Amino acid sequence: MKGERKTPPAIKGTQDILPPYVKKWQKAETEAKGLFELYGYKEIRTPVFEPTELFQKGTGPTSDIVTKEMYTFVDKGGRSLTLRPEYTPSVVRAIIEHRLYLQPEPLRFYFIGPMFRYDKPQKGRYRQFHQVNIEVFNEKDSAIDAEIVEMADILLHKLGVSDIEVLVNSVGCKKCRPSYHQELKSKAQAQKELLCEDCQRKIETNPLRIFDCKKETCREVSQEFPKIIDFLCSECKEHFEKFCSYLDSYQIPFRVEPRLVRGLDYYTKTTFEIVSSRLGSQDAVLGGGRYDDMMTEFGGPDICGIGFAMGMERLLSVMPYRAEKDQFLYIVYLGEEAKKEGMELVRELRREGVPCLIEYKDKSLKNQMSRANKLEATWTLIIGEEEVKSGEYSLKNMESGVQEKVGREGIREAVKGR
RNA sequence: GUGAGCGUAGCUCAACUGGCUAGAGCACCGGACUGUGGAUCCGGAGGUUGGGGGUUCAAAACCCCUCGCUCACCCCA
Repeated sequence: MKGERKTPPAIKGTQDILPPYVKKWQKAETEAKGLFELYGYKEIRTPVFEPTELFQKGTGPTSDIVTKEMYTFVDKGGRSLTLRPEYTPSVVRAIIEHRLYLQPEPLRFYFIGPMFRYDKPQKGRYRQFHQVNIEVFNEKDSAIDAEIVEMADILLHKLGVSDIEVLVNSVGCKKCRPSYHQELKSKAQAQKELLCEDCQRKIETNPLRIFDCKKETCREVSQEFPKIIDFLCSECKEHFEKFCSYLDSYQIPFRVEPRLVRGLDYYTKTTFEIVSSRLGSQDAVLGGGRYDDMMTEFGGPDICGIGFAMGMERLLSVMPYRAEKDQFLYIVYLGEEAKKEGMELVRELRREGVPCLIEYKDKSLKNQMSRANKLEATWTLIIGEEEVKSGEYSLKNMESGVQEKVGREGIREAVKGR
């Protein structure tokens, strides 16, 4: 690799998205945007970097993201800034900053953009990755929880993603979680010897995460542990039951997964994931939940929130896609006079919205035709001396090989008739 | 951050147990064919074998270091 010595390569965990593949991104983005707009969501765009403090507070000072995965740097003014590792705190900040909560509720936003986490890359996990996010603020009713899951489900089906499963859970709230934690801790403590080293540590730091362990023995032991579902306060319990019943009425298959403990500490009540068996170890295409307390923790009004994030790279890796060929006209010519006529014509056609290209190398006609073929032109328009004189061009359909003489009007008809 | 596997031409891969000038297919460029693409034939270009060091008469191969990729752990989209 001669170039690699001179040119610094793309940095670890980032990637170039090259032209043929960009089409697939565009398809997914367009479908997502279209669907979100249909559900009343408005696009919002926030800066890629924010004060470090925003994520420390919003994402949680003890979370892995904040403690070891942030791209944090000091700018020339001495401020500590961080490339956003997730997007929810930014929206919450924007809502408070612009008093968006004074607008008619509920507020629905969507957003598409890059996120940054200093993680070790592997399948479905990159240092710069892209998320499609949606958030709804100021809607307590669990019907919105169901609507969001339904929208996500529809989106994935529209994009042809199969082999997916909807997982849901409730992680309770400030009122009911502490007592559950207590109970879980003491039960785990009692069986401590049976758990792996990691899980023994988790008993103190974050007992919920024991459910996540992939070791067979830990899974067996944790089966017997109390489930948060059984400890929900009446409000959370009702919320969750209604949520499930709404999903039923939407006829969306789902599985209650008590082990579903999302890694971000701010979640309350509903959490959910949509996983695909066709992904690797990182199998969540999309994940989210409710965060009823974040706004007040930022000093804003008491407004609840709920949303999900979908990983674009993960989505695209399980999304089927067949690129369609671009249709365009390729103009070839013989001689300077014909070239000028071609240049004029190509300009005219482009102004009318006809995609076309003109060859600039004055080589043999054969050579130019060969180029048109390699570029996969739909039609080739030949301008030679004869054509200049008569004003009738030779239009060749490159697939069928059929060639006909056409005037300027004839070009438009042929090209638009497709 | 921890662990494992892998780095040979743009791509897919060869090169025995350490032994000739590191090869082939596809792709690319040109010619056969200067007013007609795709097929065929002929030719050309393209490599410090990821990088550095070591062992050896001799290294793509063996050893050490390093970088990168891949997968898994942790965690997450």
